[in-house]
Amino acid sequence: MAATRTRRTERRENPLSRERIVEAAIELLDAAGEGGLTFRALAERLATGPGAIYWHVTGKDELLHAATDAVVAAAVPPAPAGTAPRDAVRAVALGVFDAIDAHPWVGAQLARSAMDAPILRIFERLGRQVQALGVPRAVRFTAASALLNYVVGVAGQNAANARAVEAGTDRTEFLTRMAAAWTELDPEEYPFVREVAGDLPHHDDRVEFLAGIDLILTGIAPRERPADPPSA
Amino acid sequence: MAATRTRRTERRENPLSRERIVEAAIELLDAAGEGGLTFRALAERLATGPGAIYWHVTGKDELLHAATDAVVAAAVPPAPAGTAPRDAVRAVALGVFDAIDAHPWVGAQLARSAMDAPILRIFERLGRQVQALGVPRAVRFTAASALLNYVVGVAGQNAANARAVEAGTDRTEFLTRMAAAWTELDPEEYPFVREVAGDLPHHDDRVEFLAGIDLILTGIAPRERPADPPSA
DNA sequence: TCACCGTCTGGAATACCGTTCCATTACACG
DNA sequence: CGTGTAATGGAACGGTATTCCAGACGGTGA
Repeated sequence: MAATRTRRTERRENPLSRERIVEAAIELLDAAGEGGLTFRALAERLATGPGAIYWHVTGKDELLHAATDAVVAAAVPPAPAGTAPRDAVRAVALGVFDAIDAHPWVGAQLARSAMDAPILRIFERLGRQVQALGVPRAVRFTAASALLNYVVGVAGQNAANARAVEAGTDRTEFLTRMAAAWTELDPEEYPFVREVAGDLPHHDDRVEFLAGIDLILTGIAPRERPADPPSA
Repeated sequence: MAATRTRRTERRENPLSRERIVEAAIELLDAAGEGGLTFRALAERLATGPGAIYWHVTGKDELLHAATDAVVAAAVPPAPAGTAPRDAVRAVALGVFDAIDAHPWVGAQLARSAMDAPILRIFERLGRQVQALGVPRAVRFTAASALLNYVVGVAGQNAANARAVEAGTDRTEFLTRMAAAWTELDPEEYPFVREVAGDLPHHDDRVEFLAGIDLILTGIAPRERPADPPSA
């Protein structure tokens, strides 16, 4: 395979390519939700048949994987040098959070994917900052995993919530109705849920998410601590 | 076809019921994994047709929901009185963890479900112990949510791992291969992942999970007060 | 005792999905 | 200029959830 020769002659005006397919898949997912990605719909949008897509992509799994990776890669840019580790962790987490907010299907995908490319990306960013926090080598994996698991947990929850709200129109109305349902639970069995039901309608998912991150950060390194261990 | 008279007098002996259907669904899911639950397979196992099942259950969603709820309810029993809050939180979390270990599909389901019955069950148990820890009313929701999100995050990860290992036979062999793949990543882009790759093969998911719980617990209510406590 | 009717059954039919197959194109190269 | 091949796209194939409907069972009133 000699390189650089293949000058894309316009066989079609818009030649099919993996990149273009992934792009169309993302648009489809954004527009119609998780169930909106269909090889037939994708073929129609690309003005082709389903068979042609399979020449560029092995199947739906890879396509979803690639779409998720594209969004995550754009959402988690390299941390700017000179940022405090805590702030850098918050920045990474918020990047993922906002990406999921914009593309709920990414949340569902992250929550159900193993340690593959998109998740590894997040894990790496979080882990670097854990290291910068001065966490000893032996527990870095644990600390970074805790952060990662929390983030993907929220990812799944947000995706599920987005799916649930899709039916109801308004978000606060949805939360109010859910709070009402919570207060109607059995007081014997669900005292706590009933107690916090009132917090539901007016709580901000984003700050709640950040508060959870800070909780874990506090557990990892109780207070601001120099990056260098004092044993030098 | 067969003797028309003694056709299906079993109607009384083995009457179809929601309970029996859910039970069969759980067996099917345990045996054949997440994709093993099929209305056809279910009908065959129950010696009936797909149509009959729909008389007792509205659809697959409700069936999966009911199956998950049954497993979670059995896995998270009421905490025995007199347990220290921290230990009670660990017990709840471990209950969920072990249930997912035994039924990986539950993990996938929890990770993608919103605040419905199964999740609420876990949230309630965690929240009660958060309250018992002496966490102020205003931040109880946040603390309990952090624990919950972490737990469901791990749930999703474990389900994904179980799915991935299904192909390869051995678990440690799988982890070793993954660690090898990690060390072959670009050193510029993945320094942290490469660094911790060695921890992968011999790490215990269960203790790692508990360590994460303890991290969050420390963030929620530090056990020993640090030397400088300028908390307002 | 018998006709009846609501509960419950199960097999066939529908609509849609991912995927595969394959005849056909249109260009790059000999 | 002919031809091999990368690329295409439409038509199947086998699977899925779900719906439909023709019945069978079993209690009930006459």
